[in-house]
Amino acid sequence: MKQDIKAILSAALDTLIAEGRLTLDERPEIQVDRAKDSAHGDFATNLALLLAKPARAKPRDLAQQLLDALPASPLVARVEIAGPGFINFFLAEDAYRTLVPRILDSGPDYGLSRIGAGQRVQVEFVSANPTGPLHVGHGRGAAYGAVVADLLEAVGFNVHREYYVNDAGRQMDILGTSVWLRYLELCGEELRFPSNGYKGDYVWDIAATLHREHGDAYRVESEQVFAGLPADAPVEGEPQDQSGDKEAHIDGLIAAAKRLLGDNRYRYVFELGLNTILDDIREDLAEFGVTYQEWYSERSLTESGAVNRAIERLRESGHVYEQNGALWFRSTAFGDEKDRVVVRENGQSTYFASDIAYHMDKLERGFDRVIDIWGADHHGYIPRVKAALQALGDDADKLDVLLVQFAILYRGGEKAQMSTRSGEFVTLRELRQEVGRDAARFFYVMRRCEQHMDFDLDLAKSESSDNPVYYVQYAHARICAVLRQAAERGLVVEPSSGTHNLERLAEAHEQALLRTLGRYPESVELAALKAEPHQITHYLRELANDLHTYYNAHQFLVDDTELRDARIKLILATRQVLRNGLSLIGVSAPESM
RNA sequence: GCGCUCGUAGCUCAGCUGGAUAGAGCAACGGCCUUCUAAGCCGUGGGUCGCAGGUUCGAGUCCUGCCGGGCGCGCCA
Repeated sequence: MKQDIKAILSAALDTLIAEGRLTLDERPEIQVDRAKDSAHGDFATNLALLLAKPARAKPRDLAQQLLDALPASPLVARVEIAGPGFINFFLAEDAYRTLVPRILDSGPDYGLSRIGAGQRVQVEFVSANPTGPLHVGHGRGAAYGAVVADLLEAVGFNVHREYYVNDAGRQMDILGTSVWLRYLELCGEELRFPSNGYKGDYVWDIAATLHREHGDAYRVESEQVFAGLPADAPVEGEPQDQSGDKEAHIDGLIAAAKRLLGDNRYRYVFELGLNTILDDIREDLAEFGVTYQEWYSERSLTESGAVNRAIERLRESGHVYEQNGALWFRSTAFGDEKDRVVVRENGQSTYFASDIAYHMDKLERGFDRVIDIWGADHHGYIPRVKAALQALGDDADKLDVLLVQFAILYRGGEKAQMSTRSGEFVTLRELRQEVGRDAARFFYVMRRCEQHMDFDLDLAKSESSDNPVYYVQYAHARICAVLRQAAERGLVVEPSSGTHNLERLAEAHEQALLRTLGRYPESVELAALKAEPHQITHYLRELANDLHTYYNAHQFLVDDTELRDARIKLILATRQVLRNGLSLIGVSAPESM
């Protein structure tokens, strides 16, 4: 509908220019807004105000000229000039009635558009290190990323969802070593678990699998493992027995594990830890309704030579230099705060080198746009990745990094960030078990992503109108209940075709509902283009509110068959839009509650 | 210290890329079930948009400087 208004305004502008009544260096972008106040009609444009300066004319005079040149449209009932020079459009009642058959015919497709024009967009999100289960911070990134991807798809982009698996690097070595040490304990070895190791219960579980399936085949005496290692740092809450460097200590342990197990056995333990956790993450996300087209291995970048190729390209273009035995990328040349190491003194490439190769690879795969969704704590990383793309001669503007702030859980008005048992973050799985998938998905995307979020667990669980999830779902269930009632009473539930009987929808509540239904495609478009899923949750709340208000004010199953038919059609259309919107954010639309 | 980010009703947040009189929901108070689910609806009160300047027809929105919160400043990932 907004597009229709823009079109006739554009035609009016053409007429004025063609007739020489208006000369412009530059054609302004026509902006049409929903009027906030219904006294201002349905849509409003500030076009005359925008033209006033370049045309050196009074806004209200320009508005009148535009109005005179405006072609007739069946959608528009009335146009008027208001305030300093706004042009207000009042839509014909018919304009809204035609929505109902349009929605019913389109079904799940109502609200979709083609503005993405099939452009290929890659969305990378979550990408948590597979060193442990996902926590509630990852959950927000998962919900947000999944909805952004679905929104982009809804408006016609060709979306590729990807999880970057950090299956290489020191953190993974620490995990593998942690698993092995727990295994040794299960074998009966006595040892002091490193302060920097992974202490979660899941590490014990993986170690138990290793022990169950392979007995003592990976056993080494703990004296051998710890012989000659640098001292560890003291462990919090335990006897202060050591006062060394925890990093040096764990690196020594990793080296010992590799040496004592040999390549094949070390690799086996490493892979067992990686695969167990990755499978768990996959399952966790799938149960959360989050799926990917691709799980992209960091290790594969090294194995395919992409990392070396990226470094070579930087070397050829003169953007790297050697210093203190390491290879540095001159990212300061592209606005970064300081230069960054890509190859360490010990010859190993850094995580950043992999990331350069990964982003190079993304653009080589031909995506028109690349969207990274990161935790906000990584924001300092953006300039160097953009710098790398520029240095490679790629278009850094193709990359958008969206940052997601952490969510702070509250229970009984108190922060509930720490799980009392393990001393670790609350996991996504625990959250899903506590509040359910629907509430978790809805709450996560209810707020703008860059906004810190207070996640009220009690509210998410409450079965009341305070809870926005139930509020919206209840609107859907209510419509289903009405239709069930109608069927039980033997009334015709099958709606008539087209706009038949819809002229009977004359109540203010019905008009309001129709207007909200017509706004859905705009909400989807706005949410998609701005990557703001919360636009959808807000829209759904308003739509549910219109329905509940209508429900309380009027009886749907009236004796007047024509009016009843019209009302059934209207609530069927409402149910469809509720379904479409809930589906977009990954929340179910229950038939009864 | 430097960089990024956020600051809107008592609380949690919107505010449609600069538009008309800044909006919801909670919480508070008062109403509505003999009627399709009261997990609902209606009404009332509540604001120096952190502060101070600037840009212009117009600023919660853009720019600058302060104040306050969060995050980041590794040859970790």
